[in-house]
Amino acid sequence: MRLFWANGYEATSIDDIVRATEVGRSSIYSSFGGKKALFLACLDHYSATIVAKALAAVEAPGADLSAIETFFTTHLNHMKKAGTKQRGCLIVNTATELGRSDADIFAAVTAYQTRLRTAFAQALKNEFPSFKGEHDRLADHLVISAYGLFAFSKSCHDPAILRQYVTDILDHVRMSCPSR
Amino acid sequence: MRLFWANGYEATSIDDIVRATEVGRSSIYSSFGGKKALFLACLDHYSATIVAKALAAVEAPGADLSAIETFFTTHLNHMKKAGTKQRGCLIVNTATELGRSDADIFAAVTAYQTRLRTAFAQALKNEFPSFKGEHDRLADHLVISAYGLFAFSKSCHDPAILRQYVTDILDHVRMSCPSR
DNA sequence: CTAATTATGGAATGATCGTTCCATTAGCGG
DNA sequence: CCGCTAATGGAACGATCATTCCATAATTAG
Repeated sequence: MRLFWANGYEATSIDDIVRATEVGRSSIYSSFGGKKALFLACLDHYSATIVAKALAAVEAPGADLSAIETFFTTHLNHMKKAGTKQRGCLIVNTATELGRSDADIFAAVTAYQTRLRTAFAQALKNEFPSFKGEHDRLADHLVISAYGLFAFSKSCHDPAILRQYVTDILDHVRMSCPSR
Repeated sequence: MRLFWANGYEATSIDDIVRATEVGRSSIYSSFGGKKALFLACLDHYSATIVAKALAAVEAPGADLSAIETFFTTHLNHMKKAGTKQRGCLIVNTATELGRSDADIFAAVTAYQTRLRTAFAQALKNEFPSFKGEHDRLADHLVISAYGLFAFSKSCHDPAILRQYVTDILDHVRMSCPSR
């Protein structure tokens, strides 16, 4: 998964994976069937581990705006730890690299988008119960902002700029709330 | 250029280009030297044509916030015309696909980032002369937002969501201005 | 018109791609 | 200990990758 995450789908070969994992080609093909199936399994595993951890607070019952902040700052911390070798987000990388060129992969990307938007929208409903009808719009805004943060961080890992951007996003959400 | 734009660097082969352009392999190699050099030439050409056109209003003397709005809506119109075959932005695609893996390509991506930020910052200075010291911060915000819009549009081309996002961004900029 | 130079089409090259195949090994119930 | 099934390492496959080479065509100079 790390190889796909760091280098993308096309640039990662089965040989690379064999060399990196100490597991034979035969085992990979008998277990997964092929490169695309292996990649889809990596997307699933990424969603079940990395995304699940980053979204844990947002998907918890009663999550509020601070949970959304945690989602963004979680990735800021990952980026700070990664230094100059930024991987961004596997699914955002996949979305930009492959787009709609493969139906199965596109479905996985769409599922991620939906998961993000749904979680954000629920947290916004908890935080701003009276802000009727605008939760979905703001959730979409947050999803696209997350895409921007992940895409941008692959070519610029200045922590100050990224942190400022997260602060701005959250300010924007609070400003969009009618209670202030 | 269109092939790199639509399919990315790794997924585009010289044979693809030969087939699509009706020009021989020999001519490509004698004119450019190799795939990477050709790709760098495409990035330059993209910057000189597509980016120049999209940024024309922003880079014009006396550009204001409406010029920035034109930049975003220009790409919204391109996306609407492209239908289901979204290419996004060649340079944002390159940034997410290749990151820092190649120094020359990374330099071209960085140059694009700087061009965007500089143009945005100047337009913000024209629009909000009294908004001292915050132009650069807001310009960075706009750059990352543009990345988000381009990256997201490769997997979702719902015009309503994208247009709403652009509206939100511009509202956020106006809200960040101290004069209101 | 001819000779020298340049541009180009297309075959050939070695490397690497994803995938398959098979001989061998390991695990295990009897 | 034996026979069977499942797992695996590694060679081999055709396809395709970027690149090079060369013979020919086009262009230009004298």
